[in-house]
Amino acid sequence: MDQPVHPGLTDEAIADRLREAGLRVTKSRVAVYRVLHESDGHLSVDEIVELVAARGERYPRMTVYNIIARFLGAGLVMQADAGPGRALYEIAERWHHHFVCRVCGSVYDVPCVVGRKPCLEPDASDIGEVDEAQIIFRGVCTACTSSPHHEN
Amino acid sequence: MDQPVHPGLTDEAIADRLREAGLRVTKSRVAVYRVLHESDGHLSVDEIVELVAARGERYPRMTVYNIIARFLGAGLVMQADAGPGRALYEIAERWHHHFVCRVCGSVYDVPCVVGRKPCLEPDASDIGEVDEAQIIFRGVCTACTSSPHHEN
DNA sequence: CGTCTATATTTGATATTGTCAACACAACGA
DNA sequence: TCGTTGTGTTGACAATATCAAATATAGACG
Repeated sequence: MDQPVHPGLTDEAIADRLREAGLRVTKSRVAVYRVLHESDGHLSVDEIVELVAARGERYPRMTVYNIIARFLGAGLVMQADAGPGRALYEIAERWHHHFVCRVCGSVYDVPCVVGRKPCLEPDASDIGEVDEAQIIFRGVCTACTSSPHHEN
Repeated sequence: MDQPVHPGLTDEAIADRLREAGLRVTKSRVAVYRVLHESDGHLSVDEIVELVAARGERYPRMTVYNIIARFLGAGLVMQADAGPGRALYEIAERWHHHFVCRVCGSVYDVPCVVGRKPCLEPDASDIGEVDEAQIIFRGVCTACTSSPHHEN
């Protein structure tokens, strides 16, 4: 598992991306960006804390919440809704949607045919200005269909 | 405000609906169904507890969670995701989606052109069997656009 | 290179949301 | 009416998110 899903970025490359987004460069921000980039998305705040800690840097949850809020504001990460009680975050690259398994809770990416926000326009445009449309598909994933008693 | 959004149902009418769904009829279930029916949806569990209490019946949150879980299983109510940290429930009538205002957090209904689940099929059907597709539209509602400093 | 200031991080407390287990109670059918 | 089985209740608990105040640091400027 030395080589995660995405190729690693040097600290400098991450720092450049932060600066491009108009953000100050700090060690904690670089660390959070790295784990978000290397894992293939769908990280909760606590998972970020743990992954960063596994690399030898420990930061309080509050710090990660602050960082995520900044990243969200700068458009660096997107917030994926996977149901109540948990917010998942991932690097904002291609716009896509999510499939959530009712049995094991796993989250899968579902490509968006449009690929950019807001990908869908609601019927009622008099409600307000829509800038994003996120779809949650629910059902049972193939893994859980084949082994009914499997849990996560 | 004596007459809420939907016309009131008698206890008997609600009891019949519960029995049709194969559920036992209890006072708490009737009370929960009533507030869900009379308010026009988008109720959190705590809001249900408060609305029921305002009518003179106090039930613990746990009871409402149990009831909601039963209602969900029986298909009486649908769970609407409006972002992390809060699950909203409403009587399952017409399938529809939701618009969430980024500023004030208000939730608006958005009609679904199809009107029934699952209304959308994902590109990747090899992930699993999709039984529902729920769309969250995000943006700024007209109320918040006109008065920027308004907070809910 | 060193100082300054706005910005970030840390800390601890607290709110919100949802879950677990064990016991008491009530609805429905016999 | 009685008994079985599903419900409601209770209290503790876990997970998630937020607030305020004190401290530390990044980046800019001299």
